[in-house]
Amino acid sequence: MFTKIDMTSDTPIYQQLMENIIRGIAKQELTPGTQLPSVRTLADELEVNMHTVAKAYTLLKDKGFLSVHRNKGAVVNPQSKFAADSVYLDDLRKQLLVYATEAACRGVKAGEWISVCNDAYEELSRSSDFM
Amino acid sequence: MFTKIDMTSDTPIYQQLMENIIRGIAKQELTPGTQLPSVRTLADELEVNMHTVAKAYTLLKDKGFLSVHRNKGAVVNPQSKFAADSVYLDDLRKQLLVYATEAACRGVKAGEWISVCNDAYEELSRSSDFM
DNA sequence: TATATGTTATATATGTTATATTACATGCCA
DNA sequence: TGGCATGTAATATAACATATATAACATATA
Repeated sequence: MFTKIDMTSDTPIYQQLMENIIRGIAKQELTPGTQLPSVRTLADELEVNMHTVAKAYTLLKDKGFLSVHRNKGAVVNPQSKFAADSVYLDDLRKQLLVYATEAACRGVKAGEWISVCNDAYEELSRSSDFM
Repeated sequence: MFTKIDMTSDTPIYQQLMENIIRGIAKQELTPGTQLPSVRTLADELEVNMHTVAKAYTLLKDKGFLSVHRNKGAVVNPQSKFAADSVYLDDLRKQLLVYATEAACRGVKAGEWISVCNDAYEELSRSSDFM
């Protein structure tokens, strides 16, 4: 169900897991109402600790992507729960500024920057039915 | 000379320092040949440890931004030393994909994504003589 | 030679990440 | 009701990252 975890990566396991689930939602492989495996089940499947999965679920709940219920597990929220707002967009812009700065510093002009950003966005839809 | 370090930030000091120096180069406040303060001097100025500054300098050296000489300190490289290559651009696109995925997931359409990316790039030039 | 510099090494402290184990609270269902 | 699966919480341990402190070493330059 989920892409594998790269145990050799610098990126923490719980973050990789978050990214995988967000990608699943973006690709509409995980639709609102979809029930995710329990923390114990997914932990067994991925061969990681229960708390590592629980941490990812909790953070995704805080971000609005999931609702977590005792005895029912984690469920994907309707998009209205995590639709982009101005706070998110401001934060996103601030993150991107760090990358834009280094890119400009390395001689990447505005057009090429936009081209790379465009490629990144379009890479989502490749090999999936998203959008 | 350098913007202050936010000691309460989640971002490690050495990373903030790297971002500050890269921003300085991007804004052409730090031009090729510019000599940076010695690790001990800058550490005193910022009230951080010598090794924290040394780590930032070493990583910036590895990225091609600085040359570090015994007895002469750190010097800003000519842009040819850190001009964007395909390896860098591939890595950048991979990083941006993570942000693009979450944005799309939150309902940000291609046009709005590009708009935010554009804003981030343009924010560089504001309040500076860059470009 | 004396000095300033980057570099290396060691030790300590704190926070993060991850695992392991145990226990508790809750809702479901046979 | 009683059992079960679930999320949650607490504690302990280990490894690693971050940051500081101190000291010593190597080297280029005045």
